[in-house]
Amino acid sequence: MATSRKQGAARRKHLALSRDRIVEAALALIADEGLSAFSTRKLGERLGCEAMSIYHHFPSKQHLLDALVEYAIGTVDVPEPGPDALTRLRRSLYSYRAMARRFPALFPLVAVHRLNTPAGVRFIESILRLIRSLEPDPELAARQFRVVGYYLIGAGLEETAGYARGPSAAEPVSDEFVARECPCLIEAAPYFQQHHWDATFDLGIELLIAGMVQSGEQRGLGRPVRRMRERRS
Amino acid sequence: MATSRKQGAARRKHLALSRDRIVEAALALIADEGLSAFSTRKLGERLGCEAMSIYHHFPSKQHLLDALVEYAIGTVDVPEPGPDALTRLRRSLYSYRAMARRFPALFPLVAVHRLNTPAGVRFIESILRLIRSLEPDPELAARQFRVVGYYLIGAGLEETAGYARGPSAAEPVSDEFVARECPCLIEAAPYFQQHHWDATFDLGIELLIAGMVQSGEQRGLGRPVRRMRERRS
DNA sequence: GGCATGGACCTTACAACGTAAGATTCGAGT
DNA sequence: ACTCGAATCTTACGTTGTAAGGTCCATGCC
Repeated sequence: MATSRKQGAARRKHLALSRDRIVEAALALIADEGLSAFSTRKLGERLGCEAMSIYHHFPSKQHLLDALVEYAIGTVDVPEPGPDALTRLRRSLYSYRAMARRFPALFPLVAVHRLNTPAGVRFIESILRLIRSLEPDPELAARQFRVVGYYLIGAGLEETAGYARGPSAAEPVSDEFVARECPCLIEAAPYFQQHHWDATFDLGIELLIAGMVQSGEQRGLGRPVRRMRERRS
Repeated sequence: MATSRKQGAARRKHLALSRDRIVEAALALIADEGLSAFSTRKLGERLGCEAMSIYHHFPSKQHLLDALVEYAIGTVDVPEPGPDALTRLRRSLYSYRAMARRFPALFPLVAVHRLNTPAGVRFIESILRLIRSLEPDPELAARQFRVVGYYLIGAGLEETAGYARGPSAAEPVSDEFVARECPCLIEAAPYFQQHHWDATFDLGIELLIAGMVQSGEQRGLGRPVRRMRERRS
């Protein structure tokens, strides 16, 4: 019976283990202590079980990490195809970035992970479909997709693990050296602060999207443009 | 005397240890077996010494990894300021990518590493100077720099550790599912192959550079341009 | 009822890791 | 001859992923 089973499990420690509960705890552990501090033993501690018990639900740590990446990717909004593809595309790219910021400690793993999982291919396919509806040439569309992907991955990484967060050099250059030799860096540094990240990300997105729209127009597929209000094809 | 010292060291094993020799061997080990297989013991084996001997030259593994990153960054060409900043900029960006491809197994580390080291700030300063010479507004120039950086990091990561190289999902989706549900992915897949990477990287660089040039022209700082004639807002 | 079954969890053990602490070796300076 | 200090080695500890096997207990069958 369900209740007695649950009681039995509860008597042991807290709740019964399950893939969902493990994933949840793993995400929390990584968020709290970082990817490098993530270990099966610490996870077991958090779950009130022994490390090896996790292996009953996931055949290896790698499988568990895969599940975490899959979960994170699954939180990215997948746009339906439809009118105003440009707006949908923009929203999707922002949604991906929002995922990176939702899982900052996990994102470095997401960034280098092949997305050949259900949520992964769903996401890829939907973005490709949007780009393809804006760019009829399959080759160019594929390239544009990858270029946008490069940008998303780089932006996500820099915002989550890069500047001011990644491993600093053990012996960094002195501030005086920078002040003396790097006027451009000094001048630019204020704009590298976190409250400028939104505007910076937006600039890149708009550069890329403008370029994509334009390459269509060049082939006479669009009309003179005031803002972005139209779709094509 | 130098010779007798060298002899003494040579008698012990091969050559004397030194920071340079350790860095060289570490790069080779990482190139051969990957970042995850890199350990002080394996490195010692390669150097003909015990693992702990390395710690006399580098206070920790992290310091050694920093030195590797610094070395890699140091192989990126640093452009002089001068005329034809656009060409110089383009060349520098390609030089960064070439570094990523020269150290594919190391690059994931480079990507998330703060560049507050001598070679790092030198590289940053030189790129900033080029962009700044093209874009007089310091805020916009700083943003453009970061956007270009995002792209470089993402492109480098995808080409070295991403698609077809990073950790594949332990339980990938089936080919039939992709074939059935992902027509756009099927259509685009051929262009994701390695021999398309050059053209893809180039597309992204040109999109970004075109956008940067354009924003200057908008303020009447450039001349009419053959491509990229349109602007918005 | 008793009893076998199998899922869920635990215990133990091992090899590999980074590195702290201390011992050792050996050329160089006095 | 003696000391000294840099370079290297030895040993040891705590942590990691996980293989192998044991234990507990709800369930299904007799």
